[in-house]
Amino acid sequence: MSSQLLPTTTTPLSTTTTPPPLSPPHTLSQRTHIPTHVYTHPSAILLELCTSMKELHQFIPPIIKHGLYNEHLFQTKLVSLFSKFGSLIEASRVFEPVEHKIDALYHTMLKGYAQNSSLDNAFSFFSRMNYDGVRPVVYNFTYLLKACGDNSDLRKGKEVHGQLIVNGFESNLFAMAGVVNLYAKCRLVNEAYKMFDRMPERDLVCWNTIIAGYSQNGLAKRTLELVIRMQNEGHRPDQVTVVTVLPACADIGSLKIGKSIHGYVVRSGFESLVNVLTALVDVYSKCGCVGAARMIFESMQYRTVVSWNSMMAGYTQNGDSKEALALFEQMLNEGVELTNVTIMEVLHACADLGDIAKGQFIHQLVHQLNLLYDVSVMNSLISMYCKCKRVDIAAQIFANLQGKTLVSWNAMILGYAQNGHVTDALNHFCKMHQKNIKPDSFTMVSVIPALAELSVLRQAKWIHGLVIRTCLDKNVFVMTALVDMYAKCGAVSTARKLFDMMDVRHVTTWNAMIDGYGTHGLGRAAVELFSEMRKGAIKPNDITFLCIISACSHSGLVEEGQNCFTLMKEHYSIEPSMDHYGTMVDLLGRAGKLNEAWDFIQNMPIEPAINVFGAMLGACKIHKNVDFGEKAANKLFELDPDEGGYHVLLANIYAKASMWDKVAKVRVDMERKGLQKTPGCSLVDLRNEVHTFYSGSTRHPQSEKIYSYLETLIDDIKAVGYVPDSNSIHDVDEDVHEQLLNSHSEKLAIAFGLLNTNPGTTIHIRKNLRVCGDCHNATKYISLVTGREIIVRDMHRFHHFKSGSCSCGDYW
DNA sequence: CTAGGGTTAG
Repeated sequence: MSSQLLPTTTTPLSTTTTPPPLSPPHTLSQRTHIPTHVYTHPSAILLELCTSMKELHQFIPPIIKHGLYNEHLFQTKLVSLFSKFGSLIEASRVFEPVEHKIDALYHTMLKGYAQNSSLDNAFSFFSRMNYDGVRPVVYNFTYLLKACGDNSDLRKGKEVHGQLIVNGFESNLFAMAGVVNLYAKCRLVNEAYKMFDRMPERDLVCWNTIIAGYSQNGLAKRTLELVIRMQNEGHRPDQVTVVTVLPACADIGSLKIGKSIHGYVVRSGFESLVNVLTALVDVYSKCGCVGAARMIFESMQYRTVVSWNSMMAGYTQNGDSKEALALFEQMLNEGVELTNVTIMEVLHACADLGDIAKGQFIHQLVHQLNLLYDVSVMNSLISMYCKCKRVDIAAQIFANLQGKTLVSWNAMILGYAQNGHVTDALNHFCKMHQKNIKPDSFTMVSVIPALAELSVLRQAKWIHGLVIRTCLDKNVFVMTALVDMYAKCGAVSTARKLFDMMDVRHVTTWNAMIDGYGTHGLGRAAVELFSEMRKGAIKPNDITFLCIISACSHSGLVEEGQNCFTLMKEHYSIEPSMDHYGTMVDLLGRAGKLNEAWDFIQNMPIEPAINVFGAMLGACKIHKNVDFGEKAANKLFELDPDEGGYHVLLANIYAKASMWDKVAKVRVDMERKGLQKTPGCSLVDLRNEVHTFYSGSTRHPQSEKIYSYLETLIDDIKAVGYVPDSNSIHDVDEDVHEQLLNSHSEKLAIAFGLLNTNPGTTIHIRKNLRVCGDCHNATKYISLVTGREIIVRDMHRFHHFKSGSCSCGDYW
């Protein structure tokens, strides 16, 4: 087949594709180095044009035929080409048999090892060179340094650094630029700077190297400072500088700097360079201007896969994952060669949209593209499955994953935590701990909310200790999570202490603290903190208003709550969301202003949703209002026919009004629809163990003891005035074996807690539903007769029972 | 052989 004039293979001899404008014509400068006597030989020209392994193999027979195979320059060229195409085996097959190896042959072979093999191979070849008496030249060191940098191998890198000093290259510009780069790539940017600083002369490339070091290590401000210094010292930033600085600018999200660099790009005539434009797409996206990013993207004459990836990332980062997927489709249609980053981006978009079907399609693509061993891609798959609520599949991938990284563990922990598998999240965290993998801020921010959910103060303190030991106690995200956790564990004053200690606070930090006060019924404190916040630099957001209005609601501060609602709309121009409306109805309704609440609903500018009527129904239960209760309930049955809870609420309202026929009707209705009430359950933490109690259950080992103690306890509180609430219907769907009031889960949990702790100890209870009226009343008396403080966290808020009264002021 | 710097990501 070699007699063909034109090969039928897909890799033609001539390169007909137009190279992208950025790629400089390297080949030209390479040719100038070829000695003329070789260059004039036809085989040499062919070798120069060789673009693939296949072509190379075709050219070898004529070279051998012409007896050129034994010429040093041909041997060297062959070694170079075999290395370039990735076959070190063939390169060394040429190299080894050569009897009198010239230095250049060694140098070329070393370059091959450094660029296409393991570091170990490169180093052992370098030792052999020494052994064979070949004097090293500067670029031996630069190649080795580059390889060490790429592998972040500081130990070997330092060795090379030492050797180049021994060989007298320590003031060589190229060698030292390589050293600077090495330290920067090994994340020792300060060390890199020291080397840079010591250099007697520094050219543009050296500046670019150190600037890249800062940029790639996330030190955006330093990066920008250095660019200014470099200009002051008379260096004009080139396209490499621009492409290096733009990510730093993206990191700090500075549109202003981004735009000024864009201006520089235009003035300098860089505006047709793919890399520069791609970096601009990234900057504009990260500064929230996807539109501008897209315009640049559209204007690009050539795009690399990185351009596409950046544009996709731009959309996902700006919350438009649909558009990201559309771009991906376009990539497939246009036959763009996908990379691992493409896949990661697309998975991110699928995760955002909860589109598991698309996600699974991408999973197949991962197989086809042979990316199963790319840990980053696999991490993205784990995250995607978790976001699509398939933690089981994610766990499977995690279990089979080779070379798990911290990110893999984090993705899994977050996945468990966000899907309500709190215990799994914690177990996973402990496993990671046992394997001596050091957690980072992401790990903590995933685990801490899981502990907040568990609401066990002992574990809260444990993780707090761990945060300190891992030096993460200056991280805003972690600290904010801790503030929230302490509040959710009932330790609101500890939360405040941490809050006060923080140097930097985000809006979420303030929100967590305000919400903490709110759920503890400390509305006044919430209002005070909110006004303090308004004096500072951090602007309240929509969530802040949700927290503050709800705090007012829990404390009966109707007027304050209404003022906040007005303030939000008028002063902060925040459009109220459905949640805000719901909270407002709660505020009015809880306070007994049922007519106002109903009017408020009627005047809403948007169609009220479930949460709004839910708040109304809850208020009707508190204030025993059948009329509004029925109205709200009917709306709810329309909007959410499958939720049993609303039926129960309505039944309770009827029961309070002794409308037993209606109660029965609701019960029949529920049975017909097959609806069930969530079983009540309370948790107590005792000596490293969490004890769970279900209403009426006798499964606990201490069950007998608990029930008999509860009996005497009930007698004791009756003696001081407790009257059981015979009207309080707790479970409508219960059959004839109606449980007694005093077998409610919270009473069991309290009795257990009292029995197993020393006098004076505060008891923490966590309940999945709201506390029922009778239990609330009984707990007040229990706190009185036992002299204990009892803190109950229910679905919505905290109740601190002490000396016969509750922090909620019977208002919940 | 003829050296050193650059864009996307969980």
